Amino acid sequence: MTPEPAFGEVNQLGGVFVNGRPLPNAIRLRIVELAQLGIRPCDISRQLRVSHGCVSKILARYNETGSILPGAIGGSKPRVTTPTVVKHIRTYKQRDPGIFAWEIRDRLLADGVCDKFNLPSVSSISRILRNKIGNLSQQSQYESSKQSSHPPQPTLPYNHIYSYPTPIGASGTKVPTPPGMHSLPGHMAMHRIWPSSHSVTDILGIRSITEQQISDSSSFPSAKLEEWSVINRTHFPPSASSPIVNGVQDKPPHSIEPEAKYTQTQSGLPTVNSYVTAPSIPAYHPPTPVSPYMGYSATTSAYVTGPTWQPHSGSALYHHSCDNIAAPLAFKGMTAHHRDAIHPHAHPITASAL
DNA sequence: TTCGTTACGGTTGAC
DNA sequence: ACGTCAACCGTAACG
Repeated sequence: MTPEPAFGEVNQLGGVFVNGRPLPNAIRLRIVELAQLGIRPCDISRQLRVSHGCVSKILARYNETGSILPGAIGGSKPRVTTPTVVKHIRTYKQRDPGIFAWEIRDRLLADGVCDKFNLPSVSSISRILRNKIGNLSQQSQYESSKQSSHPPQPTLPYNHIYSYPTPIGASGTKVPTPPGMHSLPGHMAMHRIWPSSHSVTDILGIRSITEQQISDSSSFPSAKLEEWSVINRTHFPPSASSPIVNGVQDKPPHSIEPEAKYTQTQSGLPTVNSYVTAPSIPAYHPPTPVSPYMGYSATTSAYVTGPTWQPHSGSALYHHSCDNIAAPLAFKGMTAHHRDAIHPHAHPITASAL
């Protein structure tokens, strides 16, 4: 039972990381912030003790997608049981409750819903009937209750990643933000959207506006890093008129290229290319015999990582650092332009949290 | 020196 | 319940 890596590993720069897991959003955000301020990636790398490759990657992604969030880890694309297929199967079943799986299979083919390459096997269809459709009478009940929970989201997103237990109650109500916590900028929204995702709300990034949680850095190396992020739709009301996250949101990087260039890309990080030296950057503290618990020294970042991981270090300092991490406070000192660039759609409430 | 790229070892979660 | 697979991760090293 101590599945979680107690501390993570220490990289060459003395920074702590957990192999295979994303950096905390706080650090990701900080990387973008510093870049926005014109600090060179190499300096950011040293200051935050994150490998330059990682800094490069995060900045590149930010430039490309407008999101600082990591991609969705795990899961797999639906191979044959796409939403469309499921929908058709459901229809067939509704029309003829006694229909056999093999008959459904034939119909899928006959109706052109599937071709011979993506035609689900009989067993797959059976599984769909069992798991996704089940008792049709219960289905409708399920549907209605589900819709009441997530009105704007008719379907559960495929691979609803990063949706570990969140403060969003089943009713969609937002759990009160813990004291001292701020919402995360909209661009931190994350969710997996396969190219095949058909949900408009997914596309708009409405679903997963996330928010830095207290647990964010405190539980860094915990088994569930994603828990850092929680949805906070209150601050980003789903609305077609409020393009939450640049209208981009986390498409898998690969799917991005050929697509429209997101406007955010243009304004997103214009200053990154105009590097300046960063005299204001606090001297780099050598990794020294730092235990994996080095912390990003307070000066610029005020981040305390690692060891702060000690469960519930719960000190005032800790929480304070969380504040800085999570959010708008991080924009302190930034010009409106900077702020907009990093968080183009900051909601007034978020801003007022300052 | 800086930074883009990639192999690597790792985690995750749908199937 | 478990294994497979394919997605992602950050680091380290190369150029």
